[in-house]
Formats: sequence, C-alpha cells, structure tokens
Amino acid sequence: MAKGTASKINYSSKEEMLAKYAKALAHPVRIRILQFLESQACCFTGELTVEIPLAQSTISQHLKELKDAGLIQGDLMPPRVKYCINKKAWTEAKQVFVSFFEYSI
Amino acid sequence: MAKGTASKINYSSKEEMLAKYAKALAHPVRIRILQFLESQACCFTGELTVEIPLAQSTISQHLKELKDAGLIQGDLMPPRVKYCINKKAWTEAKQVFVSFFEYSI
DNA sequence: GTCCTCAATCGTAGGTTTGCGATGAATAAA
DNA sequence: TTTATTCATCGCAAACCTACGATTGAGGAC
Repeated sequence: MAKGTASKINYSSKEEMLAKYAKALAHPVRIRILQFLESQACCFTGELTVEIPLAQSTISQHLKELKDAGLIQGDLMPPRVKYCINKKAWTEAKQVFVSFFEYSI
Repeated sequence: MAKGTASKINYSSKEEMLAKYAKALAHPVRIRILQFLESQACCFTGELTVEIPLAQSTISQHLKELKDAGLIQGDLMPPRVKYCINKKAWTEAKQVFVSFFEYSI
C-alpha cells in the first residue's frame, strides 16, 4: 500500500501508535542509537559516527527516523546537534508495548 | 544493507531479537492479526480473510512474516490451517521489549 | 478416478528503506 | 572575509515491502 493511499482498514490510534514505534525499532542500528542515548543521557551526532561504523549521512538518516517517530529530540548547539531521548514518547511507547503484550497464555 | 550482506556491525543477540520482533510488529495489519489471535486463542486463515479486508494472498504473506519471526505457528488441519500465538516467542518478545524500555528518566 | 475447498506460492507493479558519496547551510574561528 | 567544523539533505543504486490476481498443491468429498 502506498504511503498516502487511503487504506480500506480503519486502525485504532493504539494500533497505529504501536506500528509506528515498532517501525522505529525495526532496525538494529536504531536500537543501538537508542541504547547509546540511554547510557549517555544525551549525545552529539559526531559521537555516534565514532561509535557506529556507518557513513555520517546514514546515521543522520536513522536519527531523522527516530525523530519522526518522536522517540528522540535534537537541540541545536551550533555547530553541533545534541540528541536526547524524548521522555514523554519513550514512556508512551513503553506503555503501548506493555499493554499489547499483556496477553498471557 | 542487503539481506545476505555481512554488516560491519556486530549486533548482540538481544539487539537482533528486538529488531526482529519490532519488524514483525511494524505493520498495523500484523498487529490486527495478533490481536485477533489473542482474542480467539486460535483461528483459521479463512476467518482472517473475513475479518480483514485484504486479499487472501496478502494476508497469507503477513502470516508468513509473523511465522518467520516466530510469533505464531500454523497447524495443518486439512484443508485448513489453524494459527495460534507461539507462547514461548510471545513471552520472549515481551521480555525483550520490557527490558529495553526499562530505562526510566 | 474427478471435483471442490482452502491456503501457500508465483509473478508483477509500485512505493519504501538502507546505504553511500557529494553538496549545502549555519556557525565559529582565524 | 576566508576557512573549518558539524550536520542535514540531495541524488543515486540496490534491496526490500506491500499489495494484487493467478496459479499451484494438498486433502477431503463424491
């Protein structure tokens, strides 16, 4: 299904939220980035390019996806950008996943 | 990065597991399917094609992805196939997500 | 044997993702 | 003003994902 195309299916906001956060976590590099942010509280893009052996442009792209999902935020500190985890979204994501997995055998 | 290509990055098994499960949950249709399986304990493919307005082949494909991720299992009951949640993988996924989100502000 | 049903798989079209190098914009430093 | 630094964005290539209709295959029913 194309991005802008109207689906025949009406998803609940919880379903869409879960899919959105899951998509953000669906790549190990992004998990690595989030773990690094957890351990450092905050960091600059440059630290990630040292930590992760990928091109700067690639890391920047993954950061953008995490930002689009709301999980992180970037503060301009010219000429650098400081990234932190967005606590509000993080908590929301946690709750969405936990409530989804609540089902127990 | 191509699927079979060796990455420069060595991911831990937890990172790969998390990415694998997240990828499986990264589409609202698959979330819908899992929720349906939760509510029904088990179901046949045919019930899903009634429940979800997508082509049978498309639903079959999503089922395959969930099966590949390990989250569901299919039992042959000719001429039908009965799908259930794989409790072991479900529990594992739950734990992986919970432990990932353990970080709290 | 021939039919029927159910679901997986094939083949295809279009959009998306992931990676890279190159370029560009913004600011600090010289 | 010129230069350097940092990071986002552009443009491209290759692989992947999502959807569909058509086909195939495995079993039952007859």
